[in-house]
Amino acid sequence: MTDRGAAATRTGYDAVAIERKWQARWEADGLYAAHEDPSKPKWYALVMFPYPSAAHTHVGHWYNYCPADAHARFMRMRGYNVMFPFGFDAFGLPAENYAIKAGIHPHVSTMQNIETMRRQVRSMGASFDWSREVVSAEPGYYKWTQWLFLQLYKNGLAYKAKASVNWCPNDNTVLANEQVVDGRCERCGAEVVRRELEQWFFRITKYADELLDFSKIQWPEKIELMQRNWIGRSEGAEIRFEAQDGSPIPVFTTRPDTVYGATFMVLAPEHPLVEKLTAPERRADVAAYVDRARRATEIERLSTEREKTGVPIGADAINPYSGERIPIWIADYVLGTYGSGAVMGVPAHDQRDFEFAKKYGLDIKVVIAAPGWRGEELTEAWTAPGTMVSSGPFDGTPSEDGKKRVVAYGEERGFAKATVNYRLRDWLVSRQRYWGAPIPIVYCPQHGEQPVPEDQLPVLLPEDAEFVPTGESPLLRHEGFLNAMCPVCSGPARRETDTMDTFVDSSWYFLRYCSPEDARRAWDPEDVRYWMPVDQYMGGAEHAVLHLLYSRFFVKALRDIGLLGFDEPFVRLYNQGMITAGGAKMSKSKGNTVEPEDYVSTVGADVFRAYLMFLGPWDQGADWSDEGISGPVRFARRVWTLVTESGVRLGAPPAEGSATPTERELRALTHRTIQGVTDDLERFRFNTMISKLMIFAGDLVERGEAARGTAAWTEAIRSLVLLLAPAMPCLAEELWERIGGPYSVHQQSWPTYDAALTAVATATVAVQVDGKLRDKLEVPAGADQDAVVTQALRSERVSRTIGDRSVAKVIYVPGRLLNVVTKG
RNA sequence: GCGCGAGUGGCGUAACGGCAGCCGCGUCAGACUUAGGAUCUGAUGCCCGAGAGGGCGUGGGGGUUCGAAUCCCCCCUCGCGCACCA
Repeated sequence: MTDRGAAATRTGYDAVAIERKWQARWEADGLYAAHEDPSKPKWYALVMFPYPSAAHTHVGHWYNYCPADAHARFMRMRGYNVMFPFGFDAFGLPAENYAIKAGIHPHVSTMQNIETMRRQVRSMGASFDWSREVVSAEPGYYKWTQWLFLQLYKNGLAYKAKASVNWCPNDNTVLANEQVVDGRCERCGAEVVRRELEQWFFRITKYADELLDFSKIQWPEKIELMQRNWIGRSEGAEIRFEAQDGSPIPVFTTRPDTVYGATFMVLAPEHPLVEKLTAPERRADVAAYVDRARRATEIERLSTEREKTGVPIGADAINPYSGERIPIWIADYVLGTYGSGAVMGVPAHDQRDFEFAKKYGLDIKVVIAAPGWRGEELTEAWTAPGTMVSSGPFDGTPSEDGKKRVVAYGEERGFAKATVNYRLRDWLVSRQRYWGAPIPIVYCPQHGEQPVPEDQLPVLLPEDAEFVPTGESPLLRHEGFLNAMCPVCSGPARRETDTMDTFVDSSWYFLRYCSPEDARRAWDPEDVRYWMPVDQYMGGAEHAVLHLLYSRFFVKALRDIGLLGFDEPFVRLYNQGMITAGGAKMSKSKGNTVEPEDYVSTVGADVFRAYLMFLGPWDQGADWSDEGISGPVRFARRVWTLVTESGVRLGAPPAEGSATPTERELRALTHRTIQGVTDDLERFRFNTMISKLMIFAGDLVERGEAARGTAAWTEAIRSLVLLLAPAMPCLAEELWERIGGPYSVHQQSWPTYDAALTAVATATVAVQVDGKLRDKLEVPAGADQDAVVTQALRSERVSRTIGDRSVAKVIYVPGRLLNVVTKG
C-alpha cells in the first residue's frame, strides 16, 4: 500500500489523481445540486447529519455514507430527481467542555472541526448536494429552531414545570430520560442524580398513541419495537383507595381483577401524601427511609438484583371494593414518576408484591384460582389467568372477563375508571449550558414569562462569554445577555438562560434542507411539499428512541399547528450495522481507530468504498480488518485494464450484432449481471453487488479475446462501467470518458435488462438418487422431464447407485434438479 | 428475567425449501521475472483411498419433506435492546 505510484505506473490506474480530478469537476459543475422538478419523481435520500466533535470522520461515518451514496446514485440513474443533502449537528456539550478545558471558544473549535470533516467527507466522492449544507449552530439556522419553539409554546406544546429531573453532576445539566442509559449520562457516563428543578418540556406525551402507529412508515421492526417499548402503553384502571383520614389515593393497575387480593398499599417514597399520612411514631423511620431513597443513585435504585426494601408509615388505606383496611408502606420499588406513584400490593398475583410480602410478613390472599388449585400456599405469584375467588360478587368469574367487570362495577360507584398509562414522559428540553440555541423567553417582574416576539429572533448567543468550570452556564454571568426588555411593558426583564437540547436542532433539519437559504421562513412550504417526506433515511440504530422519536413528534406537532401537511418525517428507514475493531467499539482512547484518510491517499476512496460494501451485509456491521482490502484493490486494477484495453469506443458506429453462440452467451451474462446488480441495490445488498461485479469482470477478462469487437462486447463493457458507477463513482467516470461516453456517467440511465436474454442455452441439472447428489447433466434449456430422466438413467453413476431397486417416483425442478426416489 | 437478531472452511461471507461453501482474504504449487509484498494460472471444508471413488459435514438434539443451512419444537453460545412501569 506504500507503493501507490509504482502500482499506478504499472496498471495506469492512478486512483488518487482520478478522484481529485473528478471530484473537483463535479463540484464545479454542481452535478449533484438538486432542483425542484415536477416532471420527475422525487427521491429524498438522507443520512443523519454528523456531530462535529470528533474533529474528523471515522470509518463509522464512511460505513454509513458510502453505501447510502451508492443507493442515491442508483436512484438518480434510475430517473429520480434525487436530493441528498449534508450538514452538521453543530451545537452540543462536548464543544463547550472542550472550551472549558482548552480555552477555545466552542464556535471556533466547532467551525474548525466542520472544516476538516467537510474536506474529508468530500474526499469520499459522494454525491452530496453541498449547496444545501446546514449548520445548526449558525444564527441563520437556530433562529428558526427558536421560532419553532415559539410555535410549540403558543400551541401549548412547550411548557415550564417543576419536576424531579435527571441531573448529570459532571456535565452540570439536566438530561432527558432518553439520554440516561442504565442510570448514567449517555455522554460522559457519570451517575445521574435526581433534582427538583423548574424546566422546559415539550408535550410529546400528547402524541403517545399516534407515535405507536407505524402503519404509514416502513421501518425495521427492531426500531418499531424499541419505540413501542419506550412509549410503554398499558391499559388498566385507576382505582381510588382512601386513606383512613379520607385522603384519596388513586392507584393504577393493569389487573383490576385482583383488587380483592390487595393486602397492603405501597407509595413511592417521594409521594406527596407521605408527609401528611405518616403516624407520629413512624416519622423518624420514614424520614430516614425517604432520605436514603433520595440519595440512592438511579443505578442502585434500578437494580433488579437488589432486595426490595420499605417501611410502614403507620396508617391504613381502605379498599373501596371490599372495605378492607390495609397497611400503607413506602418502598422505592414503586416509582414516583409512573402512574400515580402508588400501587395496591397484591402479593398472590404480582411477583414483586409477593417478594415484598414474604420479606415483611404481609398477608398473601389468593383471589385468582389457578386451574386445579386446592388452597395450597403459593411459592410464587400466580400471574396467569384463572377463576376469581374470595372476590365478593365476582366469585366464579374468569379473570379475563373480570378485568372489565370489576372496572365497570367501580365506575358505577364512582371509585374506578378505565385508563391508559404510558411510560413515555414529556421531553425535557432545557439545558443549563451555553453551546445551544437559547430558549426565546424572558421573565418580567410584572408580566411573568413572556415569549420573545418573533421579529426579535434570533436571540443570539453572545460571542464574548467566559468559559470557567463553575457548573453554571456562562449565560448566567453575562450581563448583556441576561438583561432584556419585557415585550409587554418594555420594562426591564431577565432572559431565560437555558438553551435547548441539541435534539431539538436535529428534529427539523431535514425540513431546513428543503429551503436552506430562506431568510424569511424556516422553510418554503412549496419546497417542503415537493421534497418531504424523506423517502429513504439511512443511519445507526442508536437514535431509536432519541432523534427518530423526537422527529416523528415534531412533524406531528407541526402538522397540527398547520405548518406541515404530512404525518411522518421518514418513510423508509435502514439501519446499517456498526464497524468494530477487534470486536470492540473503535475509540481514540483504545487506540484502535481506522483512519479513512490513510486509505484515500493510498488505494483511493473508490476502493475503500467498495471494500466497506464488500465486507458483509450492511445491516450486520463488520469487524474491521486490513487484510481483505487487497481484493477490491485487485478488482479495481483488473477493471481498469479490462476497460482501457477493451478497444470499445462508444461514439463509433455500432458493430454488427450477430447471433454466434459466443455473443449470445456474453449477452446473457451481461443481462444477468444487470438484473442481479439492480436487485441487490434495491435491497441494499451491497456486498453481493460487489461480488457480482467481480464475477462479471472476471468473466469478461476470460472471454475477451473471443468476443472482442462485437456489439455484445461493447454492450458488456458499457454495462460494466455503468453498473460500477454507484459503488466506485470516480473510477467509473474516468473509464466512461476513456471509452468515449458523454459526461457524466452519473447522468446516464441505469442499464435495463431483457429477461429473454438472461436465459441460457444449456442448463446443468443436478441428479440426485434418494436426495443424494450422484451426477450432473448438461441438458438443452427447456428439456422436458422425460428426456432428462432418460438421460439420467443412462448415467453410469446414477444407475450404479440405483442398482436393482426400482424407481418409485421422480421429482424434477426444470433446469435445476432431478431427484430419483427408489424403493426395494 | 423478557424481546429481537445471529451461529456455515483458517478468516470475511454466499446460497427463491432443490448441486453447501459463490465472491474475496489467507495458504500452497506453478508461470513470467535480476527480484517480488506486482501480475497471471491452478489447487485449497474434513476423513478414508495411490486413484477412480466413497463417507462425513452449516452450534447440539429431535421433527416435517422426495429433498432442510433454510420450515417447526427443545437446548447451547454470542450480540443488541428493554428491564421493579404496578
